[in-house]
Amino acid sequence: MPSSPAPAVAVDVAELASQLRMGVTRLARKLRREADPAVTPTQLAALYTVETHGPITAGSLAAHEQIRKPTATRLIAGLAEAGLIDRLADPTDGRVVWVCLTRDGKRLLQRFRRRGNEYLATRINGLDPEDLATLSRASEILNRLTEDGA
Amino acid sequence: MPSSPAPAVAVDVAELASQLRMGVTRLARKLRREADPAVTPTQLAALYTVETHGPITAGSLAAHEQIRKPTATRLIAGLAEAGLIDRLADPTDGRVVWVCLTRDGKRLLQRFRRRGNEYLATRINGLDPEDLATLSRASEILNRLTEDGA
DNA sequence: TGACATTAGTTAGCTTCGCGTACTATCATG
DNA sequence: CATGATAGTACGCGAAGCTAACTAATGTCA
Repeated sequence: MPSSPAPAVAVDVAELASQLRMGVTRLARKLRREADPAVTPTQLAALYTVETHGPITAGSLAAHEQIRKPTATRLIAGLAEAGLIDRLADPTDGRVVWVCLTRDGKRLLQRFRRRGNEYLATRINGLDPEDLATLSRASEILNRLTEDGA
Repeated sequence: MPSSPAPAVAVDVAELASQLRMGVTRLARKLRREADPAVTPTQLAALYTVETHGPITAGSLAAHEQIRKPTATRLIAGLAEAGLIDRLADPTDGRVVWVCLTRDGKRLLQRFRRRGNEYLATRINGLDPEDLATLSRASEILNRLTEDGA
């Protein structure tokens, strides 16, 4: 019965952590290898963040992506060079840099969302509905886990 | 009812792929940052593979870990230098190298499995049982997804 | 048996993407 | 206006992937 609901059995947290770490580590590796050469997973995640959090400062982007500011600087530089984002100076505070999507950036995100031709979508498509539902809930948990503090 | 079973609603595969990619990318990043300095996530995953697949050749390890052979060579060199694995020459085929855990390697894995003090376990511990169950099933799917072919 | 292909692993060098430290420029405040 | 805080950048390092090219060992077969 694959759709087994909440278990009476307690989950072994340490074992789960090991399994999850291995799965995540390997999948991340795979994603990086299989990535569209035009845009890496890291860049893509950043683009999504810029999309959903509107114009955003470099520091704020770093916070959302859980990376350090120097890393954000370089990431932003790469995306700007690729013409996917724009950097705008703040008119009232000369220190801050606002980042927003360019037309090309938006187009790229839509393309990625629309065509399911990327590695992961293809791979996922072979799963049965139960597994899809599980992954869906799991990715929500993952994002919650990584998004909020610490 | 959080333990909702199989959904009547079809999952949007492309959207799921995006979400999952983001979650996995970010979590992998976090894991790498938070890792026990003694052993990186990559090394840990390799150790688990060596543990479960007995003595294993370098090439076979590469296949399991989904990395290229040169990467495996370096990974193995690092683990051997740390005293966690041994390299043994094959008596009948002078080309192959067999890799197996040392006593220290086994001990390290047990330590990791036993103490739930690592970042991920701690983080996970705050979740409710439903979420744990979901993650448990999801990590199984992830490992299946990354383990078998391509 | 000797030439050639195949296979296992390594070496060398490149790239991406994290980090920390140290710096500049700007702003806020006494 | 001096001093401190804040936003972003420059620079250099290290981990961990990759490809290409190599060596050594094995297998094949005319």
